[in-house]
Amino acid sequence: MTEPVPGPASPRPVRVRFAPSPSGDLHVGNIRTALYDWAFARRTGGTFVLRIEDTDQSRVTPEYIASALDTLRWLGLAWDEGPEVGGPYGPYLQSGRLARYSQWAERFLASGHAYYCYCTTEELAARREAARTAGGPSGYDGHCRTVTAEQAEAYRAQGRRPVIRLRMPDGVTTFTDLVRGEVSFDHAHVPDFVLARADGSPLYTLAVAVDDIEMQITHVVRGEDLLSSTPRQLAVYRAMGVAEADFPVFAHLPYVLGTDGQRLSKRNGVVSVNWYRQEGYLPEAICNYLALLGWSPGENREEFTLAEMAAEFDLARVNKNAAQFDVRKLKAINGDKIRALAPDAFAAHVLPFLQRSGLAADPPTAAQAALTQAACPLVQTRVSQLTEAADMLAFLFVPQDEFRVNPDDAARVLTPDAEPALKAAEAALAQAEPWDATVIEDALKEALVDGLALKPKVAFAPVRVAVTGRRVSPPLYESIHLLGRDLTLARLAAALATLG
RNA sequence: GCCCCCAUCGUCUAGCGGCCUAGGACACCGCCCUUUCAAGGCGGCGGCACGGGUUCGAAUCCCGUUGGGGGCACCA
Repeated sequence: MTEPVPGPASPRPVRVRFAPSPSGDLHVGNIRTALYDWAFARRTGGTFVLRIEDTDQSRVTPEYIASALDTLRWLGLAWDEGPEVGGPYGPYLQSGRLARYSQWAERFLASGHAYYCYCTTEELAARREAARTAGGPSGYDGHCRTVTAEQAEAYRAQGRRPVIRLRMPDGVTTFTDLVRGEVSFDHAHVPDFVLARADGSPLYTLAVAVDDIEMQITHVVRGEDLLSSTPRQLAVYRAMGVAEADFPVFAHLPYVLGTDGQRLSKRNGVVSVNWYRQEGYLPEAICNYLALLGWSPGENREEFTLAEMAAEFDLARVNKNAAQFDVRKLKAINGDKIRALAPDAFAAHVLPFLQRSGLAADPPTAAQAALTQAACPLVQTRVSQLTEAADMLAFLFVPQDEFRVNPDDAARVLTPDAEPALKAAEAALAQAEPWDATVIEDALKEALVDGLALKPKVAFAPVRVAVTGRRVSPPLYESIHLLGRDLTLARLAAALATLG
């Protein structure tokens, strides 16, 4: 066990938050951030806070929030404070904290840190366009910074509803990002941004800053997309009167990109972690793979558990450059994690997939449970997704009248040439005693390899296709053993019948 | 347009001035094992974006170029 490292710029106990805005399934980029937040909290002996940013209630629904919590729990990223578990700084849904944001906005107005802006969207767009063509910064131009009481009155008389903007002071914001090092932004490029909409509802820039301070967050570890909004947050902290020493430290994580090098999008189904869950990926594989997208423990080590990551994670080792998500490597790691599972655990993971395919009842019958236990070890080294295991074992679970041989494999292997082999197998298996894999092996080898003088490769192919329905299957003798004599003979007979 | 960030095999990465003839993993190819497919073992292919510096010495430090990404919202 490694000694915890204290937060570099903060002697306070570490408090890290993951603050998603779930407007859909959590995607792999969100999860990578959550994973790093979690690991950093664990490594430092700190507190992992989950906060839901749902100020935009039209996009963030209760269903999505519930789904996000479920996904995080499934992955093993338990939070110390947040929805459902509570904590001393709640509520942990921003929708429950609205009054705080408007209170702060009012105070900023009173102190002069903020002002009402009466510009319309059209006016803003026109001036922005003009500024851009003039070659300068195109953010808000400070038009309403100095409106007089009379002008304000006139605007209101026109029916204009003002937004509240923060008065960004002149100067430069410089901060030390734990991933990127020192970063500077000239305020000429940080416009007076909107804190609250015309209807009074808060914007992200206000809510996130208020919450991070009020929840005593010491480390903000989040996506790189928020890097350039950091000066705004710092400006809000200052307006709140927070001492610099009490500011959170920032760490901006590089992007997770799609295979095309483009940014991952929530609208893309394959980026949804729930999709990978349904496709038979293990949570430990997803976490391990995602961890590698921007971090590694060093020494060429690539496979580790969540517990190991919790003990070794270090923000200083996080890469600055974006990484592409490659499902092939995820799948390879998933295969490794599957093989690392104890046989019982593997069977328990496969069962739901058999049930989903209608191959086993829920709960399974005693026979199905026993068959699952016995059959899963046959495929554990042959699959890299749980869905593949269910597919590969289907022939053992499907009723005889629903059993179908794969047409392509049948065309290639179940030709008239196969008749002698199938007949010999039928005869041999009818008498094999006792019914176990070794006896079956001996019987088949004797009948086909010795008796018919066939090469094992050509001898067993038709038997395999007839019995399992495919040219690719679990080991043949064990498969036949588990299928049972009656069903095996029925399938051989059925295959013989199709030969014509 | 302006500002910010980034840059090692196809992809993820190790590397933090000499240990680099740049290492590992995934993918791909070949061989071995083998009743199929896997797994496993062995081997192969393949990279420091480019140009200047600094230095006895640069993948590592500096500058520029190019390329990629992000921001400049009454989104987060």
